[in-house]
Amino acid sequence: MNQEAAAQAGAPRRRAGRPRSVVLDRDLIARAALKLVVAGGYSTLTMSSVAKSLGVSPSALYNHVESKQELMQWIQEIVMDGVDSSVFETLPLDEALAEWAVTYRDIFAGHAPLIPLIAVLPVSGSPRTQEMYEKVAAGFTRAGWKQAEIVPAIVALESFIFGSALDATAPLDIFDAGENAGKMPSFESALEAQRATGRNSADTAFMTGLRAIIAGLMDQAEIT
Amino acid sequence: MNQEAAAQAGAPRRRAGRPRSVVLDRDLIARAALKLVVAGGYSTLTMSSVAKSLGVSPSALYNHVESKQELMQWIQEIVMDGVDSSVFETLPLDEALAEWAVTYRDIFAGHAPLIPLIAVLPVSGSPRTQEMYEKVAAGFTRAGWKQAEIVPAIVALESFIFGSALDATAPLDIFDAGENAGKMPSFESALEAQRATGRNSADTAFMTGLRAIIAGLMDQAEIT
DNA sequence: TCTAGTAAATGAATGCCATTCATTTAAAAA
DNA sequence: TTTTTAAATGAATGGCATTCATTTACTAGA
Repeated sequence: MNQEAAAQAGAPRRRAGRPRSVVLDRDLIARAALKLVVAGGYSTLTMSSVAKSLGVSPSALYNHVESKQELMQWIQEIVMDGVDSSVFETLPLDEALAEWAVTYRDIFAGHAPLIPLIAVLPVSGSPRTQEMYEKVAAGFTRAGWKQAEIVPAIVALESFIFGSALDATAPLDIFDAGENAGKMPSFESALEAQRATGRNSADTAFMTGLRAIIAGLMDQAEIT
Repeated sequence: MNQEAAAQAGAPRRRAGRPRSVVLDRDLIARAALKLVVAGGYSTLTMSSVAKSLGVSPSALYNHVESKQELMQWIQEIVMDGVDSSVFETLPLDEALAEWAVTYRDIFAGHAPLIPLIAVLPVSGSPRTQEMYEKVAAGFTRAGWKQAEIVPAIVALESFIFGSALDATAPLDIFDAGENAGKMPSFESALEAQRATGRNSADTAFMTGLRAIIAGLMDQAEIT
């Protein structure tokens, strides 16, 4: 977690022109939006719904936020704040990566619509994300990794995490053959065997892949 | 590739009521939509634009397609048809996985908006996808993998592929520190070292991660 | 204390979108 | 020839993000 960066953009000078209800600011808007998302999912997040939840007209929001896309970035920052990157200071790299990845994926599984956004957005807009990268990179450096190999390793892990977060939102019966039952014998029998283990498919896949990618990266790394 | 499944849903009986211009059908609509996407990206894909490109009114489309979402699934099927899964019949599993993953990711990098859709959609709606899974699963089976470990391995790989496809669409300067230059020394120096190699960051990360996850999976597998 | 300036709110547009529906058309079946 | 019916039309509908002219009331300066 990370709270110290809360009062980021200078004190919000009181200058309202309609004191009824609230004086809006970035933080209020972002938190109201996140609340709506948590309560009803991203499909319920509209500029109108945010405005309503703040007792304000939709157009009022635009005095504080450029666009809905920017609002989504604000939400992303708050969500990203929930990812624990402190483990890199206490655990060996491979264990730290595993813990970090698990919380990262768990948190974004609840915020899948943010993922296509994050994957493409400049990190300069998100100080929390930057702090996270710094801690992760420091972990790699401390473990003696060659500088040029650090960023690719982080990006690869993040890609796996984002992909897995998307996958975590899939319905359980996503692989059911439907019409074509019997036409994919190998896959269907593999699926049946997996199901017989009683384990959640998405979680098992994530842990399997995570162990594999971490082990593989550690193996390939040229430690200086 | 795979063309044989083209005439999927029975012959399109001629029954038109407005022969001017075209008689619509699933294939025509899907291809027109894909053409628009290739030409101008997903932001240009609207029901109106598809209708216009077919010389037809928007409402006409709804005699053939349930929703825009369904149209996107049709596009996804065509795109998926470009993924080459035949390698599993000729190459050892690890090499086949690598080739398959590379084409899979390359193709979907150009269709990022489909990814959140696919990740969540029942495969029963997409025979091409089912065929792909069958071939991949058969590859694992042939290599002697324990049944229950096959699906998790496939899902993990696919998660990595989708995440990497999203990442491939990111701008090159996505990691630039901006305002906070100097506040993330470890990360910035790692980034600089990566850049000095002259290699594309997304591609390097993908190949690094891919080798790692494949090697890691092979290592963990209990071969019967 | 008065006045001017201004950030912030309002609500009425605007324009784009997917989607629906009553109606019409013309090909196929009888 | 008549009937049936899939497929097309174009005019709604409703939801959405976003813009804008206007108003409000706090703050700063005289």
